[in-house]
Amino acid sequence: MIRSEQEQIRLASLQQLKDLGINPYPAEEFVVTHRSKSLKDDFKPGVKVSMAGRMMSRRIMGKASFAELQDAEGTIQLYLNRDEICEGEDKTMYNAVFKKLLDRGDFIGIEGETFVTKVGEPSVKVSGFKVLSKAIRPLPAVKTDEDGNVHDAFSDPELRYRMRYVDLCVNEKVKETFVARSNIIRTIREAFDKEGWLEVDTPVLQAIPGGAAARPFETHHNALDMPLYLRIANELYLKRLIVGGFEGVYEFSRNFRNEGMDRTHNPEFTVLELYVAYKDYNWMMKAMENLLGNVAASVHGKTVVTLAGKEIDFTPPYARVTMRDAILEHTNVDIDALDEDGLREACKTLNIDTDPSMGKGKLIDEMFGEKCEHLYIQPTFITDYPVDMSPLTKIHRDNPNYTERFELMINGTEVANAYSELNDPIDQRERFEAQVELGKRGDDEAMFIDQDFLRALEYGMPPTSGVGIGIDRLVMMLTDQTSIQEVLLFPQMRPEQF
RNA sequence: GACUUGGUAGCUCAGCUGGUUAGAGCAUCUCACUUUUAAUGAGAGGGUCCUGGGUUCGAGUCCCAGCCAGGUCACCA
Repeated sequence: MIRSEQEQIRLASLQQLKDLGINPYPAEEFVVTHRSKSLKDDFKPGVKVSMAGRMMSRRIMGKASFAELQDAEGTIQLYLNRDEICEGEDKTMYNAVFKKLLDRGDFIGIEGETFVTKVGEPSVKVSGFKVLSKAIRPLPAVKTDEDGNVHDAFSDPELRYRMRYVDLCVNEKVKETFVARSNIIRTIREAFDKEGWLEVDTPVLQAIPGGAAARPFETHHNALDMPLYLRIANELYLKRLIVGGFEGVYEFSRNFRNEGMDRTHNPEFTVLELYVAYKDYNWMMKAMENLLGNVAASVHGKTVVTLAGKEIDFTPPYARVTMRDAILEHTNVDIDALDEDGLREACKTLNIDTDPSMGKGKLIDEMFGEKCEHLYIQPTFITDYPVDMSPLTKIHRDNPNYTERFELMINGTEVANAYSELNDPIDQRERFEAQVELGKRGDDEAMFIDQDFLRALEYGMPPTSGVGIGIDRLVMMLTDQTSIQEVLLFPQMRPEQF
């Protein structure tokens, strides 16, 4: 293995530590009494502390030095004085170990006492330190000046995503994004638990990849000698649980789709699915706008969030626009007045590509997707989708051409998708059969028939409303990120050659 | 998958119409320095110029192929 100059120097330092009888990778617990941010938030001089973390910088001035110690909360300045660390004649710990053999990025544990420097920086005067882990590779040398400008930022996206551990060490904002992600998920979970809804786990490996229309990843179970699919959705399993008598179930579901990757798509992504018995999609709209208002407030302290320079207002209520009205408004086409051929013609006029496999619903979906979707920046419920786009949704109570479905659009992308769930087993069977017909026409994403799911419905499912929320996209909106890679700790990448 | 931009030191980048020994800042090493904070001053070392071919007296630079990434588009409920 070829080592860079800096790595070779660090390996030599590692050996010298061992020669001095210092274990660079000690096993025993190091007791931590304080952490950086909480210590600084309530800072009092003269407090004895024991802290641990990564040494992120050093300013050596002869017999005294300053260093930055980074822990999970942030950083704090250390002050080291040779004669305080080495009280006797032997100055090795300061002159050799601290000044020569430690490097930026090494983990150390320190003991000392808080004080304020003469320029007012809360600091810890170190009385002793211990090597906790020696780093062989140098961290990128990111520096921040007094105006907060970052110099020589570690910014290459390929390196940042491949080595997220380095990204997290040196780019403070990255850590904040993932803390926010965790807070968002926790806020939702707490809200749902408070309602008495049950968090469940359903199969990731499915024999029939149902509940959505997408290309699945396929794998093989050796013992059963059968194909299995990574789930594209968990919807049909959660509904089985409603059949079983739970009145509210939810799951943060990692879903997998074997499709393209871009700024808003990763092959694996997280959807929160929630099903509540005896509710309809109107109730769900209210529940969603309240939830998102609360999530934005709890994570951000306010309900107006800036995303890529645009203000997004999560304060409920959100606008409700039917799909027909949306298309009418933005294209002047009244989908109610047209049959399949008429819709195909309208698409042609609007310069939307069509093919013979597309049914009425797909054509309408194309019109909305091409001409309307990106225009909804503020949170908006698009309601009442065509029947043949929504095979799991109850027919609209007032109009048999539509379903009781909404999608929540924010910043031009879909964040949530919800229905009054179809619980009529006979209708559901017909809808699946219609999907099979679409499949025969060439739609390779048409749904399979899940006979067991139909059987479950035949045992009776109460009226239910369900929703799926794209957690990754929601996190993007609430953390002002425009790439899904920025909200996934380890976004999918082609393997690296070593 | 298509188009496009890029890949040069640990990091961020410069390197012109091809031309001596490939540069800078930070980082690293040596020396000095007991309250600094992008510490400072002096000196030094560090390169598979993404990979493989080709053109040429000569390639980081031009050509071809490939790999990886970003962006745009396509695909994608």
